[in-house]
Amino acid sequence: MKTRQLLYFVAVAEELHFGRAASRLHVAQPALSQQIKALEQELETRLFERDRRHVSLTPAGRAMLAEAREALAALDRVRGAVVDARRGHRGHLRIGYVGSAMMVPEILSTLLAFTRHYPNIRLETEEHAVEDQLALVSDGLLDVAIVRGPFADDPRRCHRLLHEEPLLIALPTAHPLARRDRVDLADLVHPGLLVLRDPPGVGLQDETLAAFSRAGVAIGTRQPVTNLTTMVGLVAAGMGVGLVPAAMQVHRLPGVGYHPLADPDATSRLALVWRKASPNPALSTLLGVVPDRAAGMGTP
Amino acid sequence: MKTRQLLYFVAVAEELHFGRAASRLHVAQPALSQQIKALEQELETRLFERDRRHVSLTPAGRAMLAEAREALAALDRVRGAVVDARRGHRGHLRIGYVGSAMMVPEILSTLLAFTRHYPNIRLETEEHAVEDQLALVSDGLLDVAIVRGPFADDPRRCHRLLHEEPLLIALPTAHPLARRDRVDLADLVHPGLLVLRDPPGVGLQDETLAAFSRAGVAIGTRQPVTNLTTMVGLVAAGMGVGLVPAAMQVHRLPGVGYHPLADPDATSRLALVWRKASPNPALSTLLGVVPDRAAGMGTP
DNA sequence: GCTTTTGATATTTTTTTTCTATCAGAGAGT
DNA sequence: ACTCTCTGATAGAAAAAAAATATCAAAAGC
Repeated sequence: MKTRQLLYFVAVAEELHFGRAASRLHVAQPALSQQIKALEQELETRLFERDRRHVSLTPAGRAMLAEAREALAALDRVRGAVVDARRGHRGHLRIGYVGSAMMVPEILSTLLAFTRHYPNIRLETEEHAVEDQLALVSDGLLDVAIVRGPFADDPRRCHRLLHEEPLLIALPTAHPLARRDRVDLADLVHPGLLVLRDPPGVGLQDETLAAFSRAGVAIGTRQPVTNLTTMVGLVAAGMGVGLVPAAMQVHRLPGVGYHPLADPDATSRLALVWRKASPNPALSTLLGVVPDRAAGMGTP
Repeated sequence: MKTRQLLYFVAVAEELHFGRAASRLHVAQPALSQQIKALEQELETRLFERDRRHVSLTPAGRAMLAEAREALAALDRVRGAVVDARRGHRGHLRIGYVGSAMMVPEILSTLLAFTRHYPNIRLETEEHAVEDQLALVSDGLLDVAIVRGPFADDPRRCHRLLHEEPLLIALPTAHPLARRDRVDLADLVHPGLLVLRDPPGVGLQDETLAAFSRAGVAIGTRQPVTNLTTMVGLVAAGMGVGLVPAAMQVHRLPGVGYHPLADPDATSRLALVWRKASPNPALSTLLGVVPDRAAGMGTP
């Protein structure tokens, strides 16, 4: 059963006249007669009743008509799916992210708007450490990654600043500095800074250490932790202090307070990273939606 | 976009290997390569990524796959619709009936069973007088008719007895005979019999008059009415008496009582009538479901 | 009785599809 | 590094399918 035959069948069923249907289809009438005949032979069923003067549908033809129209519509949808995919309005995107990105309202509302606007793009999200995400992006195993803090440049990757927010110091409520309005990093003389397990020069760990070094404070670090919620948990347990992005304030834990810093440059930045050579058009669609907060970012 | 190309595309997408897909489709590999190429050209989109050793779907190809499968399923449904229609399991039936048929539980449950069993056969029902239905059946404007009482034979038509039920006499409650257990037609000496507007020799009107003539009673008739509910209404209004099939008892009207007759042969019969030369396979399906209560019927 | 209308058929031409044979590039094994 | 194998692409011939042209046959209208 060929597409063409279905098209011809529907035309004849609608015109109930071979000649008119043929001219509508821009073919000669015998071609139409033959295709209908072939279709009837293949289905072993007469589809039209020809009584020398009028053409009418047989019961089988009538039953077929609705399904034939549906099948042609399905073929149109195939075409539509490809066009959509090419325009990046359909397909799927694998998105990696650092856990704390899912606490930033701007990021969440951008994602929400994207899924609302492009319901045919399926999102696969997975949480990874910054360094792992960069590798996955370079290898094409992730379409895009949301990472925090600085990272090494790579000719295979592009990036874009998503969001910048102040760093706060997470202190146990019992800590002597917890009653101050603003905390100077220089006041934190005792060792005990909790950091993430990022390699040197990458991610929030780097931003944290940079802030302390700017303040001229030498502070000892604890065993690195894998994510910020753990870090805040350890602060509550009195095992140290931690610098965290402001968005972490949504994570309210008894025994922990978040305090602003005197240093206005102590910020954390979220960036979107993607592979330059990605063949996925849905990626361009995403990039078209994500606001470009600043060009100047990149290497520390 | 040809059916064949969709089939090929799905095969390659499933195997991710042109050679294997080709042998699965029982074609040579170059034919497959060319068809895929043609498809990609028509859609102006690369569907497979060939990297000399492995074949993989592009994002567009992945988006297309689901729709392609759906389209192929739709084509199968076209085929299925025709097969169903040929076997009489799909299509539509135009059914005519006399109003009182829709009060007979046996008829109703047969119809219900039929629509349950063959949900893809759409029923169009329309009420007509017996004589009109016979003409519509002969002309092919009705597939089948449910008529009451005797009717003229016609070489173009077949029929089958559906149901036989006693005739009851509908009397005003104030009528002197209304207190009797059984009424003898001979007791109804006063004129005032209400009859349907059937031509002589056809339908309930004939059965009614036959019963009276068998009882040797000459009874005058009133202006004929078009249906039985009207007739019972007129009985309630004291405008006469009427012989009605037992099924009419479901129609309970204040001021009217239904009373059995002494004559055991005073019955009314419902028959199914259809055109011998009908091309509609759904008709055979219906006939296969409707029980054949008796062969001997037909002309009075 | 002739003309017109309409779909079917015959035959040729054109287009499409498939096949066989062959190529070219990339890994694997030696 | 060399050869072998695996894989999909390509070329050209052969086969199949589709379409066009010309013509026919039946029936309705004048």
